[in-house]
Amino acid sequence: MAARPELSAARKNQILDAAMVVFARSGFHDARMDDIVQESGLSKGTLYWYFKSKEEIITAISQRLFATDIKQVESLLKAEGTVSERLQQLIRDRAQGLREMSGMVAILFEFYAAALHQDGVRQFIKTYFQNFHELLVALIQQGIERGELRPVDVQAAATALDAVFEGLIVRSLIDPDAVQWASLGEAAIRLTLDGLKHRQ
Amino acid sequence: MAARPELSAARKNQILDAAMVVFARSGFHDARMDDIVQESGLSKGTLYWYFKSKEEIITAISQRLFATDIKQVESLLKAEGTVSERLQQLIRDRAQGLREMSGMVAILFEFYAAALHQDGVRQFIKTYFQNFHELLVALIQQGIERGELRPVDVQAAATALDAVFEGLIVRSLIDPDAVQWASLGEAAIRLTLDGLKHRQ
Amino acid sequence: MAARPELSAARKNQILDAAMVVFARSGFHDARMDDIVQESGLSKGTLYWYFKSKEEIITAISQRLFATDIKQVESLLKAEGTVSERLQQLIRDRAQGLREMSGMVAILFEFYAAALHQDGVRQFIKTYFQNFHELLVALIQQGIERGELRPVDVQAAATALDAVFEGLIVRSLIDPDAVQWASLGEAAIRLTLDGLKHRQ
Amino acid sequence: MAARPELSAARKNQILDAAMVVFARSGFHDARMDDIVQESGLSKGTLYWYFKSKEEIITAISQRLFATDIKQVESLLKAEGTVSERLQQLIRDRAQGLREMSGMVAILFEFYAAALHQDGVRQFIKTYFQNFHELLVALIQQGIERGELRPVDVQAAATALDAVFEGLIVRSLIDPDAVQWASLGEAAIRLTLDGLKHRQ
DNA sequence: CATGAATGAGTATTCATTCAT
DNA sequence: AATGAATGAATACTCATTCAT
Repeated sequence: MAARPELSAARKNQILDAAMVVFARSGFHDARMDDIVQESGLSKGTLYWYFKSKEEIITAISQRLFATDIKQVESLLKAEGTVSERLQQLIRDRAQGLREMSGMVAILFEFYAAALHQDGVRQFIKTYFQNFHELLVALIQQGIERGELRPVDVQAAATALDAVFEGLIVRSLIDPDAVQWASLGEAAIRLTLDGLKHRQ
Repeated sequence: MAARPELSAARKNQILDAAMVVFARSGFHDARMDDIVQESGLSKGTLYWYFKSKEEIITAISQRLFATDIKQVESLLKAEGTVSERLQQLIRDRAQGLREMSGMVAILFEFYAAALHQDGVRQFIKTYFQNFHELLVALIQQGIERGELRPVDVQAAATALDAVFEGLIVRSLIDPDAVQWASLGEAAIRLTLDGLKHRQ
Repeated sequence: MAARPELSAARKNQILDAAMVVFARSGFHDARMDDIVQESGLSKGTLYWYFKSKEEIITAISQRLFATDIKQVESLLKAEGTVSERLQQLIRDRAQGLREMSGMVAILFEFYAAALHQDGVRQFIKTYFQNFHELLVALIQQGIERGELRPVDVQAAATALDAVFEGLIVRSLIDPDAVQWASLGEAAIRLTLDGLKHRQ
Repeated sequence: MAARPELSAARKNQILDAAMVVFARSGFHDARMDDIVQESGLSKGTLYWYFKSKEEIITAISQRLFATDIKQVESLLKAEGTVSERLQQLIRDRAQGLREMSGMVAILFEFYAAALHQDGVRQFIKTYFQNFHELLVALIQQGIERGELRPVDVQAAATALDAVFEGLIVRSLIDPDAVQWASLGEAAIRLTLDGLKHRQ
């Protein structure tokens, strides 16, 4: 299709970058296409040349935002250290990712809400959740095999860890003071991990 | 103010009921006032007689939706049985509440997203979270005092339980198959509770 | 639906009148909805309250424009005079109707063109043609029965008269000088009628 | 101008062929330049290299479509057979031409409508009508001189024949079932011709 | 000659809100 | 209190045309 694929990809990213800034500032429906046009420095025609609707831009951003880094999965499974340590590292990495997304986190709910109406968006989020969940399953499985963790229901344990993390994001967005990631947040997760360890 | 206060309240509820149905179906943005008018069976003028804007309807719904039943708090604290049993009962009740809301759960994200823009909405949700959190704190505290639970960080433990529950809701909305409340969901919560118990 | 049907009908006519003026001036697609709004003296919202699209306005106008006056049919069949005289009178009336439509005639082709894409428009025009054709058939039939006309193929004769008239409109629109209705036009029609008369 | 004139002409025809297909399908207004680009298999730049606007394409098509074959005129005037026979042959040829245009006939109305706004288009159609009319005039004149036809008003007679044919096209486009060219159509024309013959 | 990315003025349509009755 | 007609600012999207390569 595109004569110059790199340029085409660059333009798309240029538009998505601008859109993310605008969406973070105004939310999905208060953001006007003209705002994205202005922020991107391109023309309206160009914007529509690359994306045929506002919805398509939202879907594309959700794809980029929830693209899972599969590499991370494999490396963590083979990394050194106890499973518990690596789980905590994973959580810390993810929290760091959230911090880097900065303003974007604010529109996380917009994506969640959009997912209920736009199948494309739902798929990307769903896949993201599933990948993260599978990583947790594998890690916990490893911990059990190594005798580091109790022989709990692996699926349930992964779901619990999963949920704690997601739930903390929800609460911190609604009530930022309630969750100090560095203290209360990590403590909550550690506590959940503790429950998986052997009692003695 | 109103000549017939009960009628007035009835009309308001009639409107809010209709609005919830429409919002759950279409989301806040795509829902038109005319949709609510039609769903309610009232006229547009009447709708605006009771609520002066769309935003006010959203706020009113969030108030109704997140109104905490304080009674439940006190009764649970004084109820019989182990703390663990009562916590599980609390979770079961809340899950039941969600089930009763059925299709309405879908608008949860809309409210979370709206909370970032509308202070009224945020306040109701925040208070809801805080009340629930405080109840958990009190219960866990009781468990520790009775020697039933380990002397963990009460705030962190409550936050963890809190978060698990909220996280499960998020996941179940995006990927309904991933969380079977009756099995995996409850297992995840039980596991988290287990972590709080004495090891022996 | 409408609380005040007369008012509703009045408003619709007000809009259609304005639309006809604008369409005659600019043609269908050069006419902007704003032009119709301005010409009508109403607001844009009101215009869309009564017609949900530009296309619907076009269809409504075509309905009004091609509404056949059935009364005329019956009266002509029972009127006095020779069939030939009455046919010529019919033609004269119709030509007069065209003159009264004045500017509207210019957009006749727009309707014909629209008919190929909008079924509503096509139906109204088709019905108009059919009604006119049936009247001609009845008149010619009468002429034959009275021995005034030759026993020709009635359908073919009506079609011929029909077509002459329609063809004259086409030519006069493209080349106004070519068809002087009062002279050449009527002469052409008289000639066609002559062909139906008895030779001797 | 062009390095290879034949190629240039070929490209132009390629574009005009594509444009006719698109115009017949969608009408002038709904047809987009991109549609013509796609149908032609060329690029947009190339299309604009040969025609500098959509209007110019429309005008060029009308020129091609309404170009009269002057040869036909002369040959028919010198051909053998009665005038009546030759007239009927002319009509049959023209009807055959229409059949060959098949789906293209639909754009006739678009051109008629366009003629009211674009002088270029009007001229081509007008000339076409005039040429055809003059041929009819000459033929009828010949018929009268040879004593084959009555000494009718030649202009009026030609106009009548002209109009019948044009009118039949109009009706057949709006209501294809109403005009079966092979039967009703030709009958109508024959009837008109009959009217020109001597009574005896 | 050919390409297709880039432009931006132009426009139909929507929908929250108001208000005369 | 109730009705539904009226309002108009706001906005996503289109598409003929241009131009750098």
